[in-house]
Amino acid sequence: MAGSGDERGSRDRSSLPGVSQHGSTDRIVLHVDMDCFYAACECRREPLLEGEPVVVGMGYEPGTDSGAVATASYEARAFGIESAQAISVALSRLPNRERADFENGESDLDRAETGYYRSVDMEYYQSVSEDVRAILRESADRMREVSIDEAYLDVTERTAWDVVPSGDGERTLAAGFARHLGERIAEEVGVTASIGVAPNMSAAKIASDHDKPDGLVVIAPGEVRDFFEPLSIEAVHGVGPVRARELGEMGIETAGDLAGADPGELLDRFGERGRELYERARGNDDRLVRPKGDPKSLNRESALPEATSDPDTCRETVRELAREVADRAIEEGALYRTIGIKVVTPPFEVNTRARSLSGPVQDGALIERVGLELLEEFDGEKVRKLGVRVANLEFGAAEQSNLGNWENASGVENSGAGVGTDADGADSTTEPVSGRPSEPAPRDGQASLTDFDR
DNA sequence: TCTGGGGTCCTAGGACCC
DNA sequence: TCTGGGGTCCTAGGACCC
Repeated sequence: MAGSGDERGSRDRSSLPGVSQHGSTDRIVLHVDMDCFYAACECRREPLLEGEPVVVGMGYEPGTDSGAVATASYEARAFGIESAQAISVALSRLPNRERADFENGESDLDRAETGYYRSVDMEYYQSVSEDVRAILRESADRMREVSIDEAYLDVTERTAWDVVPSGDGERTLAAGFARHLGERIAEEVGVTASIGVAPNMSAAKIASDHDKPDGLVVIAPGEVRDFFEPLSIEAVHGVGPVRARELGEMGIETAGDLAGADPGELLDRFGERGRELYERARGNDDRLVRPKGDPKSLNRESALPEATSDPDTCRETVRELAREVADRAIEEGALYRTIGIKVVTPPFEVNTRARSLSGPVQDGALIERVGLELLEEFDGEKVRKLGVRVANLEFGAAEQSNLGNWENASGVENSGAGVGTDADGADSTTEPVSGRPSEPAPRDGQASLTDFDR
């Protein structure tokens, strides 16, 4: 078990590494999952929306029927609204109340069967999320922010699994700790969370999913397998529609079935994932709660208003996406060694193409040029969606500007120097790299990317 | 479900190196 | 010239998650 030594050691400095002070090595992990977060944020901003059906759409322009549902409040879900649904479908099930009021005045539309539509406002949601995270950070020693509305906390050193009397029954100290955390979020930020408490991450996740919204579910150590037993296989993190079907073909329908399955067979069928799912279903999960670290790739994509084979539209879209990705990379302080595109053709075929460079760069003009070159392969094809992405990221430039790196940086000449690559010098830089970039081969006097000191 | 956008991880095959 | 195994890197696709 990785890290078991320091896991407990910090509780009492006098303890020997790896020696538990009280016989238990069970961690206490919280999974905090904000309820319908985008919709909750909209209600926070406009209290009028509280308790009403609210649909938040992405790519949605107020008054139109384009875009898709990002989040729907529980009141809206009761009308069959689901996330990822087309707004047009949502509107047919739940008409827009404000449009109805505006157009019909006293219409025959039943007001109770209409809802509010808002478009995604990430900046605002980020600010609310930040308020929540500030509270979470105060409450845990280690934390992993999974997304804008979800985080794992390791609170092993803040509370305990001990059972204490409470009201008409008893509860664990950890349950009280989590309840208090949930109350703080509700009172101080004005949105609600569902919280799962368990001895590991995957169980905590399942616990928080188990009772929404505003739920609190505790799975004590030793209860994990029993708790999982009856759950549908899809409740296990990592099982989506495809694997659920395949598992079903093997006669595995519940988490309990999975826990009792033949691990060899799972390994054959699903590779490493199979083993992982098996262990999760048995309640085994040694992953430590640790921060997420640097991103691995940055990507921007957008659906075209309608499928088209018009080269100008496609090229212009790629240019724009390339600029946006380049800006993101600058914001993040990321250099990239791979540039790629994604081309989705009807009905929904996803094609990706990528090219790696011989050294890390931060060069928007290059993203654009490589993107356009890769796009050429799809000349004449109908396209419904395009994406541009950079990967193989390095954050050397940012590190370099931080003093106090322990090594005195022989990597420096490598990390920062690609930054200034000018657009017109880029000609030789798009040579595909096959295998190791062993032969930079600056041809006819042109510098390759590995010539950093231009 | 006729499908939005931003990510992660895994796999498989091929190129290339030693 | 043939055979071989280990390892890394690259590209493309796929499943999954929020």
